[in-house]
Amino acid sequence: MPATPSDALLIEITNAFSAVQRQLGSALSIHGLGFSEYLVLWYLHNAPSNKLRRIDLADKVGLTASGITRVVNPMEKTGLVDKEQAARDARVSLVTLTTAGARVFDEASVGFRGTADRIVRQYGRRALEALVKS
Amino acid sequence: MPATPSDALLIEITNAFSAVQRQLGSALSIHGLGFSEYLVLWYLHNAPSNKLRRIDLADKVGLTASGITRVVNPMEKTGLVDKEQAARDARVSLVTLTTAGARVFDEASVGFRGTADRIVRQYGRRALEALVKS
DNA sequence: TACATATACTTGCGCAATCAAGTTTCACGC
DNA sequence: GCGTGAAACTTGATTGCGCAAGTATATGTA
Repeated sequence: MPATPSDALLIEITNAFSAVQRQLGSALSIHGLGFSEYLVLWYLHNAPSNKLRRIDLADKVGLTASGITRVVNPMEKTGLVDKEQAARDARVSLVTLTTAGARVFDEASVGFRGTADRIVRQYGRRALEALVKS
Repeated sequence: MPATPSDALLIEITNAFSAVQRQLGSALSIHGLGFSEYLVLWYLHNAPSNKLRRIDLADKVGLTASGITRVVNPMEKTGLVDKEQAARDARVSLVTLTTAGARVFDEASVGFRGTADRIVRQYGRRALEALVKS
């Protein structure tokens, strides 16, 4: 039996993954968060001092520097994060998690984790972990 | 050692997948195709009579009906696909693959398959196939 | 010290896709 | 045949980014 061609395989996986993104996204939309916004909160939550340079945030979240600017600025206006300037380098502006941001993250992460658990059960933890191992 | 929490696991996979999408996308951009446009050609290529209703196309490609309209209309203007109206239902408009569209697809699919092969090798065919099996 | 190059970020423009609302056509109960 | 609800689209407004180009600061080199 011939193996599934790579292109068909990847297209199927692409589909599955779009569904995953939609599910995670709609778990967040209840709290008024986009996926990238949630990721920003997530990485800040897991960062030392809840503080990251915009560029590092961009890298982690998978956006460009420009993209991070556009995601973070509105979050700053709604008080989820704060801007802070770096001590020794006037180019960088740090993004910090506010207490309001931490609260929203906590609330949203309940639903997010629930959805994530469901998805992991659906595809099988081992199968998913095998992907990141490489 | 505790298993990776589901949320962290899915976030890692999300990242990996964004990279995959970028690679596939850039393999296509050489031929002036977006990812969704390629998918449209792909599904038409694999459809009986190379013909699909816009709604079914939307479903397969993973877009809304509106999204398909916006993807397909330009493709029609550049001659990759054609519009054709259904025999018994005046609501539906079929999308068909033109010979020009088939040629562009053939050209683009060389690069696409090459990139897909690389990605499948990188993550391991078995690991990827395990995902779609469920 | 001065200049070149690189880094961190922002901004204008544009594209891809969504949602909500509208139009046509169809199917079904009466 | 005649409404009523659903299906198959299209369109206007909006969102979420990217790219290219610009600004400001830092670093390394002569």
